[in-house]
Amino acid sequence: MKDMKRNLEDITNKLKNNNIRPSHQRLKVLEFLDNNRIHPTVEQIYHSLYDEIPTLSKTTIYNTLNTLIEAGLVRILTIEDNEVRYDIRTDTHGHFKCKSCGNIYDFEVDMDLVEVKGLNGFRIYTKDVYFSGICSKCLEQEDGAKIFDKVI
Amino acid sequence: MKDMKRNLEDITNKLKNNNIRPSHQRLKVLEFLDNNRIHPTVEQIYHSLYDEIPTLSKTTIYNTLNTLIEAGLVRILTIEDNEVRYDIRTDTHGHFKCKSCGNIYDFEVDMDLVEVKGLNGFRIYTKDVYFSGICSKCLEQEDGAKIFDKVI
DNA sequence: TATAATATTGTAATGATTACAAATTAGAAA
DNA sequence: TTTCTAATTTGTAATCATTACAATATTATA
Repeated sequence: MKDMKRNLEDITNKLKNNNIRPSHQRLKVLEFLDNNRIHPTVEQIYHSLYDEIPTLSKTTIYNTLNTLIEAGLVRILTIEDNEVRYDIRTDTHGHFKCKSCGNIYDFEVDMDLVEVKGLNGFRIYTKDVYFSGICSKCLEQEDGAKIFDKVI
Repeated sequence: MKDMKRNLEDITNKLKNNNIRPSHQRLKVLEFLDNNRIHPTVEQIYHSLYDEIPTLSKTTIYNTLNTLIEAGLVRILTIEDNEVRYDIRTDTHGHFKCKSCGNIYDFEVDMDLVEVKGLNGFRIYTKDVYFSGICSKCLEQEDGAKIFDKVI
């Protein structure tokens, strides 16, 4: 209970520190992203908050996310066309998408160590890494492995 | 002149080898991708070929690209939402998008050497790397550099 | 050349995102 | 607390990219 309250306080401060008014909707969106590290789509966020906030509009989700992105509190993930996702982690890390279950996993990668040819004289601001394949959970489902060898 | 013909022949064979009928439209799309390594959008391809093929339909561009992707002759790039691009290079390489001129550059990166934490037991099929920043050409335009430091 | 299978085209449908104006809410000042 | 102003939320309409679909055209081949 105490943790819950502190969490809400943290989220409120996070917004205030970035000159974003901590409205009910914004707090709920940011709280959802913080508690559900699933790189959700707009649809998922909207659906999940709709019960709590019956007047919620999808436009508000879009507005809120764009505000959060502008402030650098959220990153947009466009790992595949036709699905845009949002990530509350803004530190450098990679994303793995499982072709089977569709889940997106975070992984650690130190891109500073990677050697790159062809960008001499370029100024690099962001580095994104995106892998795809089959996650360990899906592979563990025995006959799953046999299927996946062919499907992809 | 000889080169042009050989090129067309190569492209035709490329399609035939993949059981894709070398129709006029498909040849022109593939030829355009081969001669213009700019990771074009559907709009760019359509616009560029429209003069040559006045009856061209945008649906054909989409159909053709999807066929080529399915055959593995073309890769789709979704480095940013709101713009999908297509790449004739299918070998592993990185992409750099310049925030200033919008151009996309290829670069060489050996992802096999990169250390990754958090994907134990995962089967990895594809690895994509996407950087963004300011390209050397834009940086060379002297006062440009000063502006870019702030803008991003 | 005739035939059957495949490709192209134009239009309509879909779906995600944004524009916009009206209604609501939040925060500061009295 | 009450009032006032600015910011936010909401619903609807508009926009844009992409796909569905059916009619037409083209290709490969006998």
